[in-house]
Formats: sequence, C-alpha cells, structure tokens
Amino acid sequence: MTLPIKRIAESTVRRLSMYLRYLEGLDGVGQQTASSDELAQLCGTTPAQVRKDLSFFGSFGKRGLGYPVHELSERLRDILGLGHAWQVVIVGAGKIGSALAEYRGFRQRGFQVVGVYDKNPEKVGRPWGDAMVRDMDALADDVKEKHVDIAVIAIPADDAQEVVDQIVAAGIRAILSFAPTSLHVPPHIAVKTVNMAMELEGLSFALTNRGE
Amino acid sequence: MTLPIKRIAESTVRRLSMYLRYLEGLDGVGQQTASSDELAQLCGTTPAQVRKDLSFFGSFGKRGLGYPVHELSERLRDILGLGHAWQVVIVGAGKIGSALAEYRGFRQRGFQVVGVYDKNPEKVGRPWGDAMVRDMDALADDVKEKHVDIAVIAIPADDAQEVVDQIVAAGIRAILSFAPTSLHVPPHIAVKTVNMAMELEGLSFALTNRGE
DNA sequence: ATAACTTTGTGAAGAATTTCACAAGCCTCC
DNA sequence: GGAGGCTTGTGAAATTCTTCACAAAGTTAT
Repeated sequence: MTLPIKRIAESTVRRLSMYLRYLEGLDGVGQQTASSDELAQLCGTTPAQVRKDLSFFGSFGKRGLGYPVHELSERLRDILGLGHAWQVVIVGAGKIGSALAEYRGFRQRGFQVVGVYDKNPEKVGRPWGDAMVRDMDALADDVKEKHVDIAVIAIPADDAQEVVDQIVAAGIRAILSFAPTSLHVPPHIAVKTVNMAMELEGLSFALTNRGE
Repeated sequence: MTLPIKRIAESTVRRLSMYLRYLEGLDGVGQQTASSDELAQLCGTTPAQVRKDLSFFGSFGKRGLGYPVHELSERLRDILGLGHAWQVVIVGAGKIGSALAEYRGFRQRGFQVVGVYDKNPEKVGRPWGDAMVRDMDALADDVKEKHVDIAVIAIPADDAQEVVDQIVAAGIRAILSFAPTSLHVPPHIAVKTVNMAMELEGLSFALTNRGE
C-alpha cells in the first residue's frame, strides 16, 4: 500500500468505511467492477469525492471501467487495519454494552471482545456470551496483561474519566465512548465519542431553525 | 434571539450541545459565570472556537467577566429548540431501542417517546415502559395522526430504507438512524446516522496508521 | 485499426471551518 | 476615577475539505 504521506481526514476515513460496506455487498452478489459514480450514489456522496478519497492511498481503478470490487474491498480492509484481530473490552454491562455484544459486525470485522466489566456486584459473575462479567477492579490489570487495544466505554459520564485514566495508564490505545462527556487523554490515544444527546439535539436544532 | 443569517455548521451545533451540557453542570453547582477559556477546557476545544460559535447567535458574554452560566444555558436551550416537546417514535424493539428507552436524558430534554414499533409478532404487545410495542404496520398511520417529529431507526440495514420511505411519506421531519446504511430522503428531512462499525473502523485505522 | 464512449486520477479553484490577533469593554483595586 | 488586568467579539488569515474540470487511459463496436 502506498503509505499516506498527508494526514488523512477523519471524514475520509468514515467514507472509506462506507465504501467498504457497499463494496462487500456488491462483491457478495458477484459484481466485478463499480464506478466512482455508482459508489457515490450508494453512499450518498459525489463521484469526485470517491475518487479523491481513494487516490490518497493509491490508484486502484481502471479508466473506462471503474474499480475492481473484490480487490478494492481487500485494499480497503488493509487500509482500515481490519486484518488485525483487535482486542476489545467493553466497560459497563448495561443496555448499551449489551447492544454492542449483540452486534454481529463486531466480531465479523476482527474486533474480538475479550472481556466485559462492571462495578455493580449484582452484574459481576453473570454470563455474557461465552464469558462472564468481571469486576471493574480487574480492568486495568487485564488491559495490561492481555494487551487490549480498544476499550468501549458504556458507563455514566461521571465515572468515565476516572476509568479512562486507569486504562490509559494500563496501556490502552484506543477508546470508543458512549458516555456523554468529553474525555481527556494523551495525544497518542485515539478516541471516538458517540453522543446520543448531541445527535438528538442536532435534530432539534434542524427542526427549529430550518427554512433559514 | 438573533436569527442565524448564515447557515450554521453541523460541527458548531454539536459544540453548542456540549456547551449546554457543561453549563448546566456549572449552573447546578451554583457557578455564576464561565469564560470561553473554561468552557473550552471542559469541552476539549479552544476559547476562540467557543466565542465564534456563540457569536453566530448573539453576544451573550461580558468582557472581563465571561458568560452568565444560567442565562446562557437558557439561550442555548432556545437555540437548540429544546423548549418544544418533540414527539419521538422508536422503530425496532431490539437492544438498541431498549438502550434508548433506558436513556434518561431523552425525556429530560423534551424528547417524548410516543411509540415503539417492531415487525416481530413476538415482540408486538409486550410492555415497554408505560406503553407497549406496536406492530410496524401501524407506524405510518400513527406518524401521520400523532404528528410525530422524530423517528429513531433501530432496525437492520436491509429494512431501513423501506421504513424510512413510509414514514417520510407519512410526514416525519427528522430521523436518527442506527442502521449501518446510508438513507436517502428528500432534502427537507433532517437525518443523523450513528454507525458503530464506522467508529470502530475509524479507531482501527488510527491504530494502524498512527505515527505517520 | 479507428472512432466513439466511458471513467479514472489529479492539479487547481472554491467553499467551509478554524485559528489568530487585537481593539473594545467591563471589572477590581487602590 | 484612573490604572491594570481580564475577557469578549470579530474581521482577517490560515488551514482544511470539497468540488471542478479535463487530460490520459481504457473499453467497446464496427
């Protein structure tokens, strides 16, 4: 793969992820090639955007024909690092953690859940898929010993920063947070936050101020 | 409120939502004023960004002093349209829908869940909070009759577009989707999509290509 | 083999967003 | 009431991201 010299925009990465999803769909029904125009329509973007995004990483298409569906899928999986078997822990055994556990795409894509943690004694010890819920006290040690890559934070906002500090100290490398708070971490840690309140309020704003 | 002449960037709206969250916290502990610097640190952004964001809507601060916490909270609630009692339906009675139902901030902020729908006959009729799960067939009619504003889509990607088409025809105005697919809607409909796979793959990318 | 058609890859232009930097305003203290 | 210290509000600059537009290259048909 041509290494990205420039910093790649987050929006580009998000779109790559989307291209991959649709390419896999096309691959599944045996389609051989797809044009930037077709991908753009599927993903709700523009052909120029598709071509530009892909061009950061190399030139994968054939002029006059489009992109080879199967091969581009593989390339995108490489680019996105989906070849690895990332070690994931889920922190918080509530509904959100539960929803995540149910989510198939998780394991399918190489995200391997190696532990679920909760501080509530009633939940500790309960079965959870193949494993069981462990006590939060064990989290930091486990992260260190098992070289966990990613932690999914599904606990209340007030507890989140403290837990994050612990697992950062224990060597976590990336965090996906569902806690409605901004997390402070050292710059080498990758963080994504999904904030439902923010999304809803974005809709509320759109409904209120539309037509402007 | 000074009406926004310019189109307001989505990123700005997201930050407004975050400012509001922290301002409410400060208000709760009786803090009278907050500077753009303090807000920026809390929210993980820059003071200039805070001031610029707020300046789109008016000038709420006092030089030398900062922003009045309580008053700015109220203004932000107005701006974000959180005075309304938005009517919300949840489509899909699975784990994600369930997690949403559990989410307090929902009702707190004026989002009123008036119905939960599922096409699975086993789930239809089950209790759900105060109400019960209704059959998906009733969704479009209910949206029309009850003037539902927002639909939360928590069903598989393959079913999502069809349902969305129905409720758009029935007069829905905004959609929050958890289906990992891009939804096609007329331009006057507000749509937000939360895509867990995309977030995880963003982290995978960061872990793979960091240090560049 | 040629012509007509399609589609990529990409500099350059354009648009959007963030950051800078500083004048103006408000507060406090003496 | 004047000086000193903060902090806002905001044009302008810088940066980032998207769109344009077209040459180059491949395909298909004849």
